[in-house]
Amino acid sequence: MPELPEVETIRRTLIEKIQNQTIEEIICYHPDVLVNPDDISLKNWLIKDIRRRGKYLLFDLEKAKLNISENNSSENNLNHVAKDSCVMMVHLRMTGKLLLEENIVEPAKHTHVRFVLSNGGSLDFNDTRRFGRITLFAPGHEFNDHGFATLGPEPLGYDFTADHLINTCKRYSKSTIKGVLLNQQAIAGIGNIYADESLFRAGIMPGRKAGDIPKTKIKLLHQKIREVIAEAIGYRGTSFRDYVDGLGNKGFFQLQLAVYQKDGEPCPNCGTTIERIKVAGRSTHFCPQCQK
DNA sequence: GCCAGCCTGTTG
DNA sequence: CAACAGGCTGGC
Repeated sequence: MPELPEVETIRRTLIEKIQNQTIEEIICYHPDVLVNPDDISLKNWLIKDIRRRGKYLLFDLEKAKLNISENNSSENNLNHVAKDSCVMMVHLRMTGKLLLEENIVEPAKHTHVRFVLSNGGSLDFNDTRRFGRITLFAPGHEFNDHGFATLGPEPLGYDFTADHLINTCKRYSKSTIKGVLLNQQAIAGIGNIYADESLFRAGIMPGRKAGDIPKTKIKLLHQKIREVIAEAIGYRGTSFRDYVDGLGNKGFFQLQLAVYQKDGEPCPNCGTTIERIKVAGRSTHFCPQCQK
């Protein structure tokens, strides 16, 4: 479901509400979803920060100071090495959501993990298709994850330059340009919506080989990628199907889409009918007149 | 590189 | 009923 602008919007809505809140307990209703290779404790974690990289969210957690009156004997077991911090990595994939609840309510149908918060509410991880994952890492171990470790530059970061995109197109010269944009090792955070919209704004056919595109066009594409991603964050993401942020609110960038899911409709530029084809295994929308 | 597979739900 | 859905992985 969510691409970079949606994940960033979720991060912003959550950090405002739950920074410095304590996760009293992590309850897992579906064992596949919560990955805990270091066998980290599921109780009493203070949320210090929430970061984003590509489509990943990283929660920086610190062991919360416990009240002496609380029954925490299992935590004091000498055979259990207490860890005083950890990183929780969340990937929402297609249908994952992180939803704040003000009170403890009956878990929704596809709620697989619940974070019980010290404010009396909860943060629920809900994911219809169950592709999403939550992974707990001991301090400094977040780079154990291959997908995370091999991410390309952030589209809005200083290291994503036009030259970088030119070199990336050389490296993946035999791939389609859309395939390059969807490759998280090439650039982090772009998905099907923003790939189609960036290529439309740059006037490039999605099925073109990356190696055949002139430098001036790649420079334009670099600029359009940054433009589209920044605009979409401003609009709080795209709610095409069922995306909502951490508070259950929709985004508005669907109102700005030029080609994504617009097949059969006129191009906003020239009026030519938008077409839909398959590129890089994904449905792809473009204007046959504006994109060459 | 490409593409089936991972899952469930919705749409045609 | 089949096709498709905002993503990623691993096996050819």
